[in-house]
Amino acid sequence: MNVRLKDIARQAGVSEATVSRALSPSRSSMVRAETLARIRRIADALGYHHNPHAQALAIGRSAVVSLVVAYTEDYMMNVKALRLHSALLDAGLQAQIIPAQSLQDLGSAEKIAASLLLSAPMAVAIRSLATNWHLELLEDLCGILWDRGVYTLIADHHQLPSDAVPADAISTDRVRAAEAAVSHLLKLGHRCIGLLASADQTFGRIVGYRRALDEHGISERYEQPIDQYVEYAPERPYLSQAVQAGYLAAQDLLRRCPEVTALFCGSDLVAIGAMRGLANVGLSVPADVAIVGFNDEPWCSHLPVPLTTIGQPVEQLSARAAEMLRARLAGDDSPWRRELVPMPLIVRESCGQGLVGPRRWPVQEAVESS
Amino acid sequence: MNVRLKDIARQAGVSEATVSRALSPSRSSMVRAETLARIRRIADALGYHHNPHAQALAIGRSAVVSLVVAYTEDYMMNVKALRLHSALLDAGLQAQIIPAQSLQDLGSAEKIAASLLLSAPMAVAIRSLATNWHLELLEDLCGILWDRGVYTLIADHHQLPSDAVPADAISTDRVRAAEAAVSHLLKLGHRCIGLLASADQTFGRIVGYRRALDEHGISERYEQPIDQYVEYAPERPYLSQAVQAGYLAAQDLLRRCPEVTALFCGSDLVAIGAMRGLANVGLSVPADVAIVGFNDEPWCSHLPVPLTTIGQPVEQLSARAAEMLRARLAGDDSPWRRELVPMPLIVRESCGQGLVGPRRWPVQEAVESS
DNA sequence: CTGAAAGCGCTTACAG
DNA sequence: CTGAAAGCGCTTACAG
Repeated sequence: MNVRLKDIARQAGVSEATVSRALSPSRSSMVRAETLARIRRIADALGYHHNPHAQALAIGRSAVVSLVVAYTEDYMMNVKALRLHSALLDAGLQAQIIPAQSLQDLGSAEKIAASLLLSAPMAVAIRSLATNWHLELLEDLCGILWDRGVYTLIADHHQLPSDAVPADAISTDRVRAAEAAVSHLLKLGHRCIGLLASADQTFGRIVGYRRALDEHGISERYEQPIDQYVEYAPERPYLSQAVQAGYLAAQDLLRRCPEVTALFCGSDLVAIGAMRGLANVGLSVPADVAIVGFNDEPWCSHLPVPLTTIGQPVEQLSARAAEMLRARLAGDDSPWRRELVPMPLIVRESCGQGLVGPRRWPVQEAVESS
Repeated sequence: MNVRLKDIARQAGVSEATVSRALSPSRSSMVRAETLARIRRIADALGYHHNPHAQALAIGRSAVVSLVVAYTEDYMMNVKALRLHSALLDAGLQAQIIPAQSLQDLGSAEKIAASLLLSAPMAVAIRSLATNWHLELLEDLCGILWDRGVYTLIADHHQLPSDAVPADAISTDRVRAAEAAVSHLLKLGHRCIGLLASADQTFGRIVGYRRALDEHGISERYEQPIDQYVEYAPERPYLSQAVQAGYLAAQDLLRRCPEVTALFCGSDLVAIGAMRGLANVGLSVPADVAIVGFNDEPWCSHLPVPLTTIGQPVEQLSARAAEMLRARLAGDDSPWRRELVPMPLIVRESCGQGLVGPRRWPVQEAVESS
């Protein structure tokens, strides 16, 4: 059997209560220095470990933060989840990961909460759930958890929850980022700017895109939803789907609207697909068409034409999220926070030096290819 | 406060013990049907949930399986981890993920065990830890956990533990796979076969490579360790590193040994890098050089020259691992298992129809490029 | 600064 | 089939 407080108490000739105090970081100051040292020495010698269940039962909560993450096979999603986990560790919190997938099928917020509470977390951090987790479900979940005494943080969801929801929330500023991307193209002289975005990117990409056009007094829009080209079947990786979607969507759009001279793509994968698609109809980047991506995946700067894109401030978001969590657990009871982290526009070469005139080459017939 | 057994007992007019039995899947048969129904109805009405800490304290262990996974940003690693998690759920087990990274820094097996036991898992499944977790560390860990009453399963580690280690283990048969890949090339007539592998792939790739050559009575070897080109700095993704490594290694090897007509690559990423590298010195695939990859990543079949490679039997391995775990928890006390899952050779076009003669083109000077 | 005692919510022989 | 009671290992007012 494992060593218990009682065993240490007996050897040290003190009560269990004293040992409990001595071995608790926050209450060890109540114990006389000499006694403290003796107890610690004996605990070490015996190889003592707290029994987390007994501790949690007595205190009323466990010491662990559950990190609910949407683990798709998508590169960016994975990186973000890993970074947030690291940040929690850095903040001195013990964290375990619950893949959202395992909760998704449960359906109701009530059932999801029940499942989460099975591991009796001290707090729950939710990292950008799959897009089919609607905001209302998430909001309900926060309410239920809060009622059961568990604090929730929503990190990097595509929408911030309403102010009334009892949870902190932090996300990247997708709208501003999209606005900056399109503004960048407008400043380079482009007037007919295509948008290749999927439905789950609606909130950020499309709103920002429209906002930038509105600001510049441009009304015509060239939006190409790529959903029709994408199947998010779980056994197929997001990667190849997105590339293929961009490949087809870019060609469709340029064929339909040959006046388009620039593309803002919902992701870098879509962007490289679009580049291939453009090449397939005889258009080159950036001479004929300028391209902006989204995410700044690591290979973006290594492309034949390095990609101008929007960066993901993963470190900042993770660090801030962890700090909010830590503060709440330490007793911070200020009003619920709603924070947005700016996303940088990273200018490389895929937008060239600016639009210098009408496109030199007409859109060719697509070559047979995949 | 939450609903407790006591609350239900009072409303139902029975003792806590009866409620406890009624609400336990395995002991509910001890309760009279009528009483059972009444208790269940009341529990539902009150929204009762077991307190996992109290339960775990009373029973002596919790109901959750900790899944320790090496979460690198590598695609294959991520996929494998996700699949194993799903398989555990499918086997009716509640599983939480502990990123190995959070344990890695602890150093000693004793400390890692202590940290793992903090969440007092019912069992621990370890999925191919990072390569710097030496087998001995892993073996020690299993021993400590076992002594503390926790069963361990080692899934997909590159080496199986020794028979004495108190744990089950299942891995893919990397050695056989490498042997099959090289045999395939030998059968196609190749005699000078290069190997591009990194140190952490040593166990499988190199052993299998040598074994195939030995079987065919060929002694000369062309091994190119790619480690020198790869830096596994945690903030850089494995992806771009591996491609670049293959790019450089292939050129180096062909320059040094121009008689080489085939390459067996440690991963598909290395393989596509190698393809680019070969193109850079004027060699084409498969006409001049045949290539075999490893992993069968989803884009392999979409390359200009679809890649012949080794497939990862992720589903089989995950399902079998989950089944072993489930059986052990159900009381299976047969001898510790050591299982290997075969990996399929997937023949596409990167090895052509066979070697038809000496290479048509000499190796050119490398073009300036990256 | 320390101890005796009650309590956290559940399970499980034991006795009926 | 059911209940009274002890116990899992820890914490925390309360009293000294």
